[in-house]
Amino acid sequence: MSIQTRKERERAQREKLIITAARELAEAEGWEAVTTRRLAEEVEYSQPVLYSHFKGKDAIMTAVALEGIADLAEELRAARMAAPAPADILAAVGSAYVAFADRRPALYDAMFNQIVDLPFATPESPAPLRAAFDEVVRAVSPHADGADPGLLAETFWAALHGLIMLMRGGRIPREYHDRRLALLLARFSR
Amino acid sequence: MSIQTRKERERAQREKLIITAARELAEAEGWEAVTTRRLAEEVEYSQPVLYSHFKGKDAIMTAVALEGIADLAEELRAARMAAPAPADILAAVGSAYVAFADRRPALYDAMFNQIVDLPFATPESPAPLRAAFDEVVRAVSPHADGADPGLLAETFWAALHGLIMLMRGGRIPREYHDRRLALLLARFSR
DNA sequence: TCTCGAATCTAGCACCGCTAGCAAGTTTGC
DNA sequence: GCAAACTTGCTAGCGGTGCTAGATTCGAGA
Repeated sequence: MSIQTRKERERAQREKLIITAARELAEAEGWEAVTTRRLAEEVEYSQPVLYSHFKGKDAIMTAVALEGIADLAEELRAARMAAPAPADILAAVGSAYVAFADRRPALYDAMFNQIVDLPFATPESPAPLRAAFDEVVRAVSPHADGADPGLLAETFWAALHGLIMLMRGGRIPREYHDRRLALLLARFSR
Repeated sequence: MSIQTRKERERAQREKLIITAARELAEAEGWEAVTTRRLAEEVEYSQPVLYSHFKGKDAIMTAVALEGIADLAEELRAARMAAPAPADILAAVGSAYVAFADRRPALYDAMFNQIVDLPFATPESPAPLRAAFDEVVRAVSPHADGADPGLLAETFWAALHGLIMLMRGGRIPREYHDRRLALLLARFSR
C-alpha cells in the first residue's frame, strides 16, 4: 500500500514538473522552443516519458493553459476586490486582464489562442475556467442594461482578446493601447 | 527584348500560380496541410522553385494574406454601398466582416492571426490594407462622438476579431453569435 | 535469491522547412 | 557554327519535428 502510494505521489510530482517546465520554457523562449526533446531534457527524462503522462504535446499545452486560467481567475478576483468603488470594477478587471496577457504572452497564447481541447462555456468546464469567466460576468453585470450578462461578458471578453491579439501581431500600434482600452470601457459602461 | 518580357511574364504567372495553389490548399485543408512539398507537387514544380520566388513559407503566406485583404476591402465596400441608410452602415460592415471570416477561415487566419510581415497601420501599408481599414473608419466615424475615428475603428475591429477568434477556438458558443454581434453594435452606436 | 512485470530508454519512422551542388537548357561572343 | 558562360530547375540531403516500437533495466513479491 505504502509503496504504491509513494509511486503515485512521485508520478504526480513528475507530471507537475513537466507542466511547470513546459510553462517556464514557453514563457522564456516562446512555444516554438517547446519541443518534446527539449522538454524531456529539461525534466531530465527521456522523450517517451512525456507520453506516459500526456497523450501528446497538445495535452501538455492544455495542462499549462489550465494552470494559467487559474492564475488569471485569481488576478481578476484580486482586481475586483481592490477596486475602490463598484463603478471602477469594469475598468479594474479589464486592465487586469490586459496586464496578464501582456505580462505572460506565451501562457495567454496557450489559454486563448492555441487549439486546446478544454470544454469552454459548458457546465463541465473546469472550475478555474468558470471562475475566471464569472469574474468577467460580475464586472459587466452592472452595465448590462437589460441584456444577458453572460452574452455581454463574452462580448466584452472578445473585445479585450481582440485588442490583445491584434496588438501582439503588430496589426495595431501598441502606443495607443490605453486610449483604445478607455474607448472600449466607455462603450461598455452604462 | 520580347523574349525577356515573355520570360518575365511566365515567371509572374508561375508566382501567381503558387499563391493561388497555396490559398486553395489552405482553404480546402487548412494551413497545416500547406507544406512546401505538397505545394510544389500542386504546382507541378520541385520544391526549390518555391524558394526562387519567395524567401520562405512565411512569404508565401504573406502573399496569400495580401490577396485576401484586397478581397475583404472589396466586400466591406460593397456592404457599405448596399446599406439602405447611413445608420445601417456600421451593422452592414460589421456583418460583412464577420461573414468573410466565417466563409474563408484559413484566409482570415493568414491575414489577421498568423505572423506575417506586413506593415500594418503605417503610411507604407499596402493599398488594400489601407482600403480595408478605411472602410472600418468610415463605418464607425458617425458614431465617434468626439473620439478619434482611427482609434475607434481599431477598437471596433479588435472586438469583431476577438468574437471571431474566440468562436473559432470553441471558447464561446457559436449559436449566440448573432446576439453578441447585436450587443456589440449597440454599444458602438451613438 | 529468483522471477516477473512495470518503468524507462535507445533507436528509428515519417514528416517538416530549407539548401548545396549538379545537370540540363539557353544565350552570348568569337 | 561552335564553344564558353550563364540561367534554370532538379535530385539529394541536412537538421529538425512529434511520436512510437521494441529492447532493456530495475524493483517488488514469492
